[in-house]
Amino acid sequence: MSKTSQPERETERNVEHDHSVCVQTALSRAEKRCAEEGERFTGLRRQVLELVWEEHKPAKAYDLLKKLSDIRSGVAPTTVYRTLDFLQERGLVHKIESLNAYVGCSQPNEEHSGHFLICEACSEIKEIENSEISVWLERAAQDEEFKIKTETVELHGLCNRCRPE
Amino acid sequence: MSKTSQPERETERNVEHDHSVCVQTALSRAEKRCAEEGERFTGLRRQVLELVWEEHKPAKAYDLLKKLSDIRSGVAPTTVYRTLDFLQERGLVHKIESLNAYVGCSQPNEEHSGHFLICEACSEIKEIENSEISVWLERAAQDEEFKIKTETVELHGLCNRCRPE
DNA sequence: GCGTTGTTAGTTATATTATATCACTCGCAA
DNA sequence: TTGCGAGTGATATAATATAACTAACAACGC
Repeated sequence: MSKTSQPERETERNVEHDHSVCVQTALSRAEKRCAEEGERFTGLRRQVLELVWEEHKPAKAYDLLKKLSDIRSGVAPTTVYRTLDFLQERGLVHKIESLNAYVGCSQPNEEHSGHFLICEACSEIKEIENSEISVWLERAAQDEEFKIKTETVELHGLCNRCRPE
Repeated sequence: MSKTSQPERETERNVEHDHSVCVQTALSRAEKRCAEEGERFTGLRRQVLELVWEEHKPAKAYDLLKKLSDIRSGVAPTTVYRTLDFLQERGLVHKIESLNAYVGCSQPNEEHSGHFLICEACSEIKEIENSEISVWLERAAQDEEFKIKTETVELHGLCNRCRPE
């Protein structure tokens, strides 16, 4: 069908995007982060993180539960939520509050609340990187003498591939 | 106890704040907005809006359900959610996604997604007004060629009265 | 007024999301 | 080798939200 020999799946996000790299990066970052903090990156934790990273789309807890059930036994809601909490605390996944769902964290750097662009057409989620958003928000909060601890910023709309010309 | 004759309740938010004004303003704005759109501001809708406006704090749907049950019969979850949806669509209340709760909208002006400061100590929620946040967010989204439709901005932390010196 | 129509609200059932609690296991160190 | 704690399994239940259908009622033209 295709003129070239490039594998179909590479068109999932865009032609430049080899998703296995995303997954591998995420996994090795997780391994490193856990080691640093003296935590164990167990089979369960790896499996859940891999499932979250299947796509750049929000993963619902109960969908993860179903998929996880296919690859191991004794999986209950607790299993999933507990593991997601663990990953979240270490900044390896983020919860998208407006969707009750989770995405892998794509920021290579330090502590941060995520800021997200969420396409309502294709569901893809992109984490805004290196932006000055936090600085601006701090400034706005300052006007009210408010001390920010965590930021929930979720922008819903249309991504560059889904928006009409 | 108190040196002056000022009613205790005025200390709820701050001494300058007469909350009945907030409620009255919200109700008459609602009435006006519904009239403009040819919608009916029914008893149920008024009651729910009043309950949401009891405090500048998030109101949970099932708490509203309980309170509403005390003042009318035949109240089910559907009743509350349906009414909250109605009020939300008209910009009269906002949902706080990170808390699964609702607050009255305090912006006198036009169409807007709310931006919120949420105190994790006293639970009070303040809607940021007239800020340039949307402009900045637009700009950040532009970099990704993303077209924003709705914004969820919920900043958790400590308000001016709860933050330590 | 009187019936037609659409909106609002009531009713019942169920789906989805999340937490609590206790028990068991396994790695590891004393 | 046993005792401890982290990790996981198992069971139950709480909290949040929607679906689908029915009844009541207001608005409007006649």
